[in-house]
Amino acid sequence: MRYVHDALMRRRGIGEGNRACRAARPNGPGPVKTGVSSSGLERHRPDVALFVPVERPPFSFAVTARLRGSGGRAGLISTPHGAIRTPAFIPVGTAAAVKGVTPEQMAALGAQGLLANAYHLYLRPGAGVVQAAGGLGAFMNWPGPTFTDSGGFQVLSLGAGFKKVLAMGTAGLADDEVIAKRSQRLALVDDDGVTFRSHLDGSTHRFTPEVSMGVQHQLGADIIFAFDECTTLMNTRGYQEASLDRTTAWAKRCLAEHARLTAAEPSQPYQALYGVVQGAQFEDLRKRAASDLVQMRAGGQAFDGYGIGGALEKENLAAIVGWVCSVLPEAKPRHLLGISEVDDLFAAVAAGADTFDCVAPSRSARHGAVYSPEGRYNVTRAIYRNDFTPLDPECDCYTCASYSRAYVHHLLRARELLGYTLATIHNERFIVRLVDSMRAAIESGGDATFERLRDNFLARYSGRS
RNA sequence: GGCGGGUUGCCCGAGAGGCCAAUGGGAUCUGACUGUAAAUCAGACGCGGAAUCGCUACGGGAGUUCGAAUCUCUCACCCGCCA
Repeated sequence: MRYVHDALMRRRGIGEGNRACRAARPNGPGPVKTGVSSSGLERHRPDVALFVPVERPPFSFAVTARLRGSGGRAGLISTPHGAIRTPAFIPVGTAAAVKGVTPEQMAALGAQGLLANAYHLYLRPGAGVVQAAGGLGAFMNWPGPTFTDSGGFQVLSLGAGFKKVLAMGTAGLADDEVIAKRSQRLALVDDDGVTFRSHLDGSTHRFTPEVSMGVQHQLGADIIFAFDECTTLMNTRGYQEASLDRTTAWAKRCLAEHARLTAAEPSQPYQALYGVVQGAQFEDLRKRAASDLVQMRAGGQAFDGYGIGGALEKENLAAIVGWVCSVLPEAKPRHLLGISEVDDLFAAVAAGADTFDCVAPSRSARHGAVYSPEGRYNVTRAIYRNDFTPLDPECDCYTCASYSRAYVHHLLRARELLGYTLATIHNERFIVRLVDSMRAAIESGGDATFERLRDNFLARYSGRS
């Protein structure tokens, strides 16, 4: 039996935009006060008494405003654990935690949802543990909407991309410089699924579409993704075609398994399944992939939304998202996987993407890279040793309200855990707020407002103002 | 007083005649990071703007040798053990 943290949700206002955060700093610096932290800190573990049984609420999505000159839109996703106003950035907590930051802090900085990873949680602590805890949200004390990635990214990061830098912009390198030898990979793909060797203990594990769906159903996130093969842009066209065929076939199996599991668990909150569009940088492949997923049915069910995946480059990101969104139905949400750089977000929102997730804000923060309206900079640089201004003087986050660059610089250099926390809070807030501002622009002013926001923001961010 | 060990670049610490401007850590400086094998990784790190070049360097000084951080003598300081 599973319950929704209904009372908690209402109390904290999670899942309904970022009210908590906007209320966080009425006037300048000072301790952040929110209704969230005060109530949240009273509980250290799931408080079962607060849970109330609910009927299985439907998953839904509605477009609330559109840009005329592009595919950009604003909307509202409703899940059993609350709503998400889109466009929205969904921070990543791979192992059921945003590294170094509590759920209360994530709520306070305006996160509307969190994304975890099925493969990582399957390996540790095991999907059964999360299920026994009452699902991902209950396990990590996050009452709002949750997502899980399928493990498809690990097909790349532990497979062809193992130990390689697969970040965007590696297109000029030879294949063998970028794609790991088969013998050294921890993930090997075949048409039926993927054999992983655990990065934790070397043990062998088999992921198939059915396994991924089973794991994700145990984890119980509100939005789950079909198991796909994430490819690199280095692969040949021939490989991309074969891979896409595989991903499409897997999508169908995911849909069927998801329908079966959903029917078998009528008392559970409904989990929305997103199909993932691959096809690399090829227009025909991306459009065909999207079209196939849109038409796909299994067990009387279609996908509830769509993910857009793959290693995208800045140069082709807008085009790829545009091609895909031109084929996808207006009435269903689109999630762009793994993207959060400022210019990429503007491009993708304009092209029609609704939600985003990315590890960059948290990982970069831990490595000292901090976002500001003037661009990204490294606080660990020597020039910040005596800089007592906030990380970003215009930011409304907890960190910027009370701490200086010099302090965060010191903490990071001293490897004090608090440094990771403070820097991550700021970076996550910066990106969440950026995407929120895009939504506000679309909702309030339409094309002109959105474009003005974009042009001004990017000019300043990239130092061209 | 006797015997033994030691002194290496900002710090720790390898090196026992040429391949040594000197392994490796740390510190320092800089950069990267897009569905997290990531509190990680990469580069720089004696001076000369760079150099297959020059200079200065392995406690000080003097030697041996074609050639010394490495061998000898000596001085200084440090650390043991015995008195």
